[in-house]
Amino acid sequence: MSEVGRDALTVPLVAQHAGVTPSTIYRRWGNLQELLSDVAVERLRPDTAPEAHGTLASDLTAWAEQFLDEMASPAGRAYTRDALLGDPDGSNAGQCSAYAADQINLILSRAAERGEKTPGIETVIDRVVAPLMYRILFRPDRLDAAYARRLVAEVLRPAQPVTS
Amino acid sequence: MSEVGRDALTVPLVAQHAGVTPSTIYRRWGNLQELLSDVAVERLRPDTAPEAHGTLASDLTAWAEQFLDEMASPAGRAYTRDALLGDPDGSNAGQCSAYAADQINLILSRAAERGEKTPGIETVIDRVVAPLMYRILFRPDRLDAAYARRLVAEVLRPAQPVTS
DNA sequence: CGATAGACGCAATGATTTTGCTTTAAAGTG
DNA sequence: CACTTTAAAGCAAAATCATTGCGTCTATCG
Repeated sequence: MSEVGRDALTVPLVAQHAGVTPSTIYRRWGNLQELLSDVAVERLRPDTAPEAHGTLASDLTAWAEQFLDEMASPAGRAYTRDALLGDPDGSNAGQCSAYAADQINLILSRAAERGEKTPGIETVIDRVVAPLMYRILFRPDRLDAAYARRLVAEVLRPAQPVTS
Repeated sequence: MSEVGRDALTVPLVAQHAGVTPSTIYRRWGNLQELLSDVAVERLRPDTAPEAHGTLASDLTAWAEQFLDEMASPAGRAYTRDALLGDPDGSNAGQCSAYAADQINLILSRAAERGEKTPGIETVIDRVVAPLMYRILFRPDRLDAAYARRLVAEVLRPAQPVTS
């Protein structure tokens, strides 16, 4: 990919670099999309535990900001699309979601150990992860760290009544 | 697509059915993915205005249930993925989001005309559409109408404080 | 009316995808 | 340890697909 670019990548090229016949790759993955889907999941796996800042609010905010940063980048968006793409049974997409859930679970249980009240993991996914991912995929405009911070603040705070 | 199936569809096949040369299609769309992306956006366009039931809660609930139903179906999921796929500049994905936003806007302005208090469109997207789409794409399990109803109920109600 | 730009068909070219057959390597079995 | 079984890979041919240059047609504009 670093040589010919993401778009010009073909199965024969990958095979050549792997010192392998194209048919080997076709038999194992079926097509380039499924191969790239597996690669994408690998690249999207977090390589470090979420930073610990001492409070649930700061931990979750820092995580959300970094998550948005990585996923909204051109590389992150490309990996996410690749992961969704060649994924007939949805297992790769599920894995991506599990990565985020694991990180959040860790943050939540740290907070629980300190005695802080925490929302449920599903709530954090619905209120923080889902809006971030939805906007990254469908509305790439006007996404910034402030938005991530606001989502976290709102999930941790009793929300205000419906307005206007 | 109805003859050979979604996966076996190729540009030459489409060209043959269109009574056209493959090169015509390649020139206009570049590849099959971009063609399917345009088809998907077309299929995802709502063909009717959201039903009116008399209250914001019932309108939004009915809309969310139908939205989930359509988007979570195998066909809906396939179209959504296709729309995201062959979409270099994100305009097709943006269009899909705009469809939902338009429908919701209509529901909200109907409610506003009746004097009901309504949340903002962005809030509804964050709290209803985004969770639904996130789970459809990344976690296809345990999705049902009750979940959609709950999301709508929560966005319309002052939420309870963080628990546990 | 004539000119120009855009789009398509045709056909050739090159690349990719797919498949049958064979070989190799590894794992299990008596 | 020898033998069978299974899975995976190489090889090579065939089929299919993607890409491009060139000529033709149509419509739009001056």
